[in-house]
Amino acid sequence: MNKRDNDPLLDAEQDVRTRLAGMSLDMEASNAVNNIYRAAAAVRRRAEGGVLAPHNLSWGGLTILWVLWIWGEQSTARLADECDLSKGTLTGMVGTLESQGLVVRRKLDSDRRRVLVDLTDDGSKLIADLFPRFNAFEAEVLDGLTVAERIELARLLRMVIRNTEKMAER
Amino acid sequence: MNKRDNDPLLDAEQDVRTRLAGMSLDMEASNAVNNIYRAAAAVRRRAEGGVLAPHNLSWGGLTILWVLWIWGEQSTARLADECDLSKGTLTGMVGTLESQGLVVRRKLDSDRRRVLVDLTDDGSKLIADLFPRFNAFEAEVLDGLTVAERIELARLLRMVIRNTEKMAER
DNA sequence: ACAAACTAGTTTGGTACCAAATAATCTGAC
DNA sequence: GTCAGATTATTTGGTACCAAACTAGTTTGT
Repeated sequence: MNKRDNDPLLDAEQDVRTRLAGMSLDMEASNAVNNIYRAAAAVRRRAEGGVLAPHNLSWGGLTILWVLWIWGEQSTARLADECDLSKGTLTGMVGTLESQGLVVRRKLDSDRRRVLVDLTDDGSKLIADLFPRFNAFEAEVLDGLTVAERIELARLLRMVIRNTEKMAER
Repeated sequence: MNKRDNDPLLDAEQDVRTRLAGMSLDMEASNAVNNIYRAAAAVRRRAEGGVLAPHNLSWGGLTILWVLWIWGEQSTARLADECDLSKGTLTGMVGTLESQGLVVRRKLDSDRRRVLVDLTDDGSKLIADLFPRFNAFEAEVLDGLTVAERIELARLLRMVIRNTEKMAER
């Protein structure tokens, strides 16, 4: 036996399965979660080293610009929530983007605790120009997957996200 | 029209689609990539705040212990490769694990540039005890997905990983 | 034999990221 | 009207992570 198929990733999964045989582990779960993490790290690295590099944008930075572009000016708290980042992280990253002249902070008079963040003209131009190119990168990342497979992938991952949120509620 | 279905994630995707209608973007790709990243971040946060927290282990730290457990003592370079981390990051994290008494470094006499990393007895005990619990967490993360869906998810993500590797080769 | 090229690991300098503590402001109960 | 508790953003202290520069050790070509 010991079939090899020229896919090192799959071979590695098989090696692990053999190594841990008889330990009553859920190998399908292990492989799936592993691949979620590896795929995310790989895609992020490739984006930051490629399409985002000329603009000195991190993945998180792009996400912030994108959310502001789609939904407009909003508070730090909501922005953090939309971008799936902690408030503290967001404060720092908005600072970075502000120093790059891509976003502005605005203090609210009606509630002086609150701060609204919005795109500057430069930020607006950048995201409008960059997002289509970023999207082309995303499409390249999914090269070889049919539309149905892309939709299925997104659906399965939504289930994963929902499960982790459920775990937090307890 | 304007059907809502009690899934905020899906609603958000729909909002974006409406917002960007007519821009000739690949929304299936965008949603899929977005969800890869969000799922990975969510799973990681939940693991580090849950099953890994009592042991002060990061996701990367667990990965290192796991690789050493499965494949045994190995060089820094190979370990970095297996764990999908840069050599520099690995140096730091092996340092952390070493200070926790979970791994040891060993200098090779036959080639004095090389350093092998291996589990200590404590490290070995920890990963043998922890991995089944970590695996239970992984299974919980995939709750509601059939075995076929888990396998499909892993397969689609392997394609994504392979695509990003292809992009690097150019 | 020995300099040039190469290799393995570490260090450096920087951002991103989190949780928890803090500062500033607002609200409601009295 | 005031003050105790809630709420918003920021600061703090720490790890993780990367790319690029660096250090020490090894191989190769002549």
